[in-house]
Amino acid sequence: MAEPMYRMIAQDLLEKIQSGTVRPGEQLPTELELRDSYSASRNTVRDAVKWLATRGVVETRPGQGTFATQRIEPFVSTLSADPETGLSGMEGAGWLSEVSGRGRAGMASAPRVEVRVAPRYIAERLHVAEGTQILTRQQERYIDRTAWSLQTTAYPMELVAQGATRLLMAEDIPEGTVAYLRDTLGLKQVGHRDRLLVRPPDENEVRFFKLPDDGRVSVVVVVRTGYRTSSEGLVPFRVTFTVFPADRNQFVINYGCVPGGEPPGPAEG
Amino acid sequence: MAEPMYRMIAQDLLEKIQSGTVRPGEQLPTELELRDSYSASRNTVRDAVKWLATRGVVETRPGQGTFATQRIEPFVSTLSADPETGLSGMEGAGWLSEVSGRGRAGMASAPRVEVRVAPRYIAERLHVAEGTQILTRQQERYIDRTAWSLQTTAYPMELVAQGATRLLMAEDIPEGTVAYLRDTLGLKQVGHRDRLLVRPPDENEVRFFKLPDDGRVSVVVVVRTGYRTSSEGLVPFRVTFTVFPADRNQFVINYGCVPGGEPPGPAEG
DNA sequence: GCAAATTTGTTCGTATGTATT
DNA sequence: CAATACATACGAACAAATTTG
Repeated sequence: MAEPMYRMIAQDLLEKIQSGTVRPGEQLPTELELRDSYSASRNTVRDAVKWLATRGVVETRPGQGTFATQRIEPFVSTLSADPETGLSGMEGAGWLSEVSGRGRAGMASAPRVEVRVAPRYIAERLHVAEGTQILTRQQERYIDRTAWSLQTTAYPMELVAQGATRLLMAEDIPEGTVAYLRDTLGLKQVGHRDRLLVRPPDENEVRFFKLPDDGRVSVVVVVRTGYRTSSEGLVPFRVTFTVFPADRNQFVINYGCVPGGEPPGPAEG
Repeated sequence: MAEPMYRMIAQDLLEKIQSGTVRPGEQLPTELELRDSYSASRNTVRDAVKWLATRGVVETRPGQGTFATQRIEPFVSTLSADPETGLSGMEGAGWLSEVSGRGRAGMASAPRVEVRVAPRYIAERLHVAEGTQILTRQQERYIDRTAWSLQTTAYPMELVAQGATRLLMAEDIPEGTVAYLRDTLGLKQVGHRDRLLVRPPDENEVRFFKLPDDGRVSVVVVVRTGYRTSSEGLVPFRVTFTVFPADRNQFVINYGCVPGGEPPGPAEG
């Protein structure tokens, strides 16, 4: 008896789920039934169920029961620019076309526009003083009616003063803000940098994405900084934070010549 | 009493940790001490500690006690190629130079070379029949003596027959295999695709990276597929799976002209 | 090297609260 | 309102891992 009883019960239930004896979404026996069938105390079967819940194998609903979790069909976003349109899967129209191109229904909220002073983590990336006025545009995106990503882009208010007034409008800029700023101000983005990191979700993200309230499901944050040339060399002029729940998102980056079409399915190794 | 007692205890301990009253790595009071100071039963303080442990705030060590967790200093890997060397932060010498360039000590094991039949997920990506002979090279990488990533690259055995015999040697190819295959076989990689996904670690990964045995810390898998041209168009000729623990790794991708030097610090938004 | 003390881990039993049907 | 199912809380005992003397 190297393994404690609650682990053996958990293992047995896990096998029933992985083998398909209990299908995704299906209800497991109640705690009292499990107590009888495994001849253990209710607390012990609860330990087993909690072990599985922590690992995302089952979820418990008070008053209802314990259920095998459903896997969400992941969506693959292309971070590199489409060679045809020059848009990546993160910008307005590029995102929508990528979603519908995969036969899924995309929906983006109207941007929530705010003017505020730059917090430290934005000021650092825009190379402005902490407390400088900035403009943020926040958009919620849904795929197949499920919350999928949360995007916030920050610009220096300077750009609005220079004439990029559409940034202030709470409406989409379908051609993408990079193209808009180029056409309006002659501001050319000569390059950009993406930074990816994985962290536990904060409270807002748990609520918006309906994530389990333990930190089990992480979010991927893509920080995209756009650069232009100036007398001081390359300087940032916009930064975008996009938050993706890690359980329903994958990313693709293409370099040079690669075949088009569907990227391959999920990876094991 | 909206909040259950174990949550209030957990909240109180969390604040002590976040405010620095209990420093990272420091030991918390024992369960019996907590039971007395909160006037609760030992099982209830255990529920509180477990709630914190699930979220990675504390870790418990049998026979020792409960400790506030230490954050690992993340390492940032550049996925895009260095404009100077043409190497990315994932290939042999490119990786080492990126690590030492940040003032950290990198160490890579000698590759473990294996010849085997292609499992499905590799066969799919190399566009060969399941069961075809392939060559895999697996390397373990350490930073500051901590296990940092696990990389496996698969090639069709065909390449060895054509003369790329150094692939069979259990030793590094410092110039990178892409350059080696080009110089030896004239095989030119015209592009590649990276696919990133986040998933819970498997048993091997938990052991190698010393991750907590619940699925709390995920791993990031970077699947890199290299393409060459042939009479049938673009075809894959190598695929690399690199596994990174998400708690100690970040990624950067540069497009076009971007400033060099240190990328900015960790993100909040 | 061993024994004792300390600390967390497992398991039982029981009672009551809260959410859902 | 009643029945059902999970959630919280208490108490108790023994097991297993680690450190200390």
